[in-house]
Amino acid sequence: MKELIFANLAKHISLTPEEKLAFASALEEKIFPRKSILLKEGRPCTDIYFVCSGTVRAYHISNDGKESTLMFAIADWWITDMYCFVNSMPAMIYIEAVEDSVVLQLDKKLLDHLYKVIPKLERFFRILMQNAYTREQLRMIENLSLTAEERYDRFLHKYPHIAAQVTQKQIASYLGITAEFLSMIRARKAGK
Amino acid sequence: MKELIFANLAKHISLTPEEKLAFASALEEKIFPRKSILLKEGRPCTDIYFVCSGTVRAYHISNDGKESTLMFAIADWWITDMYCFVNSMPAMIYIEAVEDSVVLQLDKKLLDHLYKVIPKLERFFRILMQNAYTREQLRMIENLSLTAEERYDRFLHKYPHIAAQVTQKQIASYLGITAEFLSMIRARKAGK
DNA sequence: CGTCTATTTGAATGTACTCAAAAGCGGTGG
DNA sequence: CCACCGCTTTTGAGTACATTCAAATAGACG
Repeated sequence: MKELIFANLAKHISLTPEEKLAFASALEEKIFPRKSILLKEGRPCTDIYFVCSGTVRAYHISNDGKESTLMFAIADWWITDMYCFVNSMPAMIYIEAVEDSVVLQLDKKLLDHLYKVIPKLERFFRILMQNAYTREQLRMIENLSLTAEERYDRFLHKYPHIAAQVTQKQIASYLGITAEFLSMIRARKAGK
Repeated sequence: MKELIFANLAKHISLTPEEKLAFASALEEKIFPRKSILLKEGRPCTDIYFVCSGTVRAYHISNDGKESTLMFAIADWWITDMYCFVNSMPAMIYIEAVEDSVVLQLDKKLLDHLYKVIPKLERFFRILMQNAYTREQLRMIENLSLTAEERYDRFLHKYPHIAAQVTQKQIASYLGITAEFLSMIRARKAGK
């Protein structure tokens, strides 16, 4: 089950067998059934999650009850409430399993320790954060400059495997529109 | 002039005098007068910029000519087209000086070399990327869940020094609204 | 002083939302 | 296996938020 995460690490750094052992010992494997909650708003955000299988969704609920999906994660993706994780704060968002999912959970204190014993991990997470940042930046450009329909098209094109696993309502909340409006967009496209 | 950047580095790592020397030798100080361009769309994005003084703005121009401001940077901030910088690609965005600005420019090849001779820099940029990522994530939540007026209020509250230096048109393009609509929001608020 | 751009104002328009109701779909228990 | 329940998706009417276009005013710069 841990081959996937080592392959993920190997994309940017190479670890010795001892380092792999040290890293693996910090991981906790967990199974989350469909619709179960990995992280609840208000709870301490102590862990970062690596998805081995399944689909996971991070979302925020605003004062007026509106859901906004921040990201989806499928196999080989990392996910957490990064802001609250790095600042050891209570979570501002929810993370839920969209379908039955297996994740490897890594505690912040253990990670901070791992940074010391395996300095190469700084490089790994530097690149991981870099990618996360640039992904968000591209998404921001799209949100600022494209219409809802164009954003939907790009989402389908960029994340076909995610689109296949999540509901339209969840896609709508990722795009920043209502489920009703997404439905209208789809009807319009189908008519063409 | 380089005290500011060393103070910036010192927020997360401590460098020996030799390391400081090595780092400093990779920096190139440049003065950009108001309205001059640091980086042009289509040009290779070879450098990351640390702002010593002044105000700098990164923006994207979409197919239909609409400007979207991605970020502002004032003294003590880092800025570049991160996606194109890390992938050594032609820039997708423009970076311009909003007012006369002094920056320290750091070339990607030199930075990649510095990572090798000063591994601590991995940690520094890991934290820098982490902060950039979480900032974008918070902005995304706000863009998805708040009205234009609420976003404007938060912008003024969060970045008063930036708001004082840039035009309303530029703020509008950061918020994802037109200058006309921002003007209307301001008129409405003034009336209260 | 004149020019250029930013800002304001207003009217008409469009994009996306709200509310409501019906239809579809999946899961669960009898 | 079927019937029911709850949630998602669709559809439509009315509405609100934000844009476009145009024109007037105000500011900034050379």
